[in-house]
Amino acid sequence: MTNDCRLCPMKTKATSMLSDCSLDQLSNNHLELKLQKGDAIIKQGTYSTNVTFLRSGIAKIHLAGPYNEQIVKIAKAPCYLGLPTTFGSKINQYSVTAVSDVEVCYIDLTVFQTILDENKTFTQELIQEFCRNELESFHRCANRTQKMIRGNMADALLDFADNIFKSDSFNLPLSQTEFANLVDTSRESVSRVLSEFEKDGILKITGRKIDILNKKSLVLVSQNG
Amino acid sequence: MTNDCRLCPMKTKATSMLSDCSLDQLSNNHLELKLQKGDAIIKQGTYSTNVTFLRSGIAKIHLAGPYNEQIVKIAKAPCYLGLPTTFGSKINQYSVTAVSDVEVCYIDLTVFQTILDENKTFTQELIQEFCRNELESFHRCANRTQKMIRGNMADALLDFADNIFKSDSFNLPLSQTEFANLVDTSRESVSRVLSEFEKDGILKITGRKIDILNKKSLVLVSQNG
DNA sequence: ATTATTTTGTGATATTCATCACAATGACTA
DNA sequence: TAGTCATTGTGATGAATATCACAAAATAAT
Repeated sequence: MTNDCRLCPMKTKATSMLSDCSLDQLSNNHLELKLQKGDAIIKQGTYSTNVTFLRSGIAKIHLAGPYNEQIVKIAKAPCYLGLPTTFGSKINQYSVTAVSDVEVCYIDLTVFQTILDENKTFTQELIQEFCRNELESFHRCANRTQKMIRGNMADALLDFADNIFKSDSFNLPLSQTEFANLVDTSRESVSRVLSEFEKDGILKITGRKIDILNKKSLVLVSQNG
Repeated sequence: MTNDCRLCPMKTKATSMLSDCSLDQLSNNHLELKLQKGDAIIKQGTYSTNVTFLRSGIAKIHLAGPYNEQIVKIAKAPCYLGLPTTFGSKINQYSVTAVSDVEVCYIDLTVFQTILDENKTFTQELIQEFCRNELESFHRCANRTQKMIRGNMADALLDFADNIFKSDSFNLPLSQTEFANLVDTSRESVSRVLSEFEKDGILKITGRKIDILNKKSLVLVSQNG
């Protein structure tokens, strides 16, 4: 695999704004790794000295809540991971774990900072990303706390279909326990509701393979429970 | 009241980094207003063309959840309001409403953007603020969804005491209905739990005046319910 | 292949809270 | 001053869902 960021096929919108010169700097100061499903990419509580770029694959962002592990959201390449920690804190405030095989680049923080300083558009893109994330997290939090289980599960399934996999047929990359931590319920409830969805003809479930058979119903459930 | 930002006693850390020149620019391009408790500062769904600076007072940041109004958090001067919307969206994704009498400055967005472009440290401060907010909102969301009513109410009361008023005796600037929207419960539950806290000798409640009598207990409730 | 170990399905029970209902108080208004 | 309207206190009831308890599959390990 090439180590040249100019040739990286996974450039984000933000990165694609960079000059060749900046990209050279990136290339020379990063470490590229392949990790397996289940491997930790970032660990809550440890020191953060890098910016992490998720080159390919899917990861879960999660943290230790007061009682249970909480999966905040699912991240899909290409994207940066752990940026909030990088600028807002020294130690990682959350963990990121691969839920599929992934490729990641660890970029030296000072190099990243330098590039940021020298590229207004890159900075602007990044600020916009932060802002969108914050807005998104407000809405997500309101949904999670107000909707009931069926609504939240429908939301999560639609997110996988529409945003993560862009297909109504996909392999759920989470166990039911993890899924429960994503939608704030118990593992048992996840199992029960999935069965219900199947019985209602909304889903076809084969192991962890999910086919959305009746998307309109699923959207209705998302809206009304 | 002076309209000169150089003399504004409420400058944020970020703003204090600006050169006099930049501050002049600010001074000449903003609108200063006094608003009353209950007045809208930013309205969800409307177009956003300004950056808003909360000069003095307290405001609630809230949005329409799927079923109820959700108060995301309480903001206290000095701070910027609506920045995420400014950069991440064109229309306001949430509302901000004064919960005490407030003074606000509406700053023209393009001027703000220009100043931002010309001041690296200002930009960095802002990015750090975004990041801290995002981390904070992750944790807040995990707490809200996992803790039970008593724990969440204790958290909110401690937030008022420690961060907003910096005193264990304060006037709650919210009705019980609003308080319920802040901690994700029903108004009735808020009433009941407040009574419980009073009966347990944790609080003294006189109308909306709250005295925290036994902070250790309150912290314990926050941790264990 | 044969154990372990993790993951999943499903019933019975218990708990937390929301909702409904209505009285009481307080605040603003005509 | 009375009268409307918003806020608060408190009981009774019901709904949603967590928890407990196993059994059954499915995966991984030896």
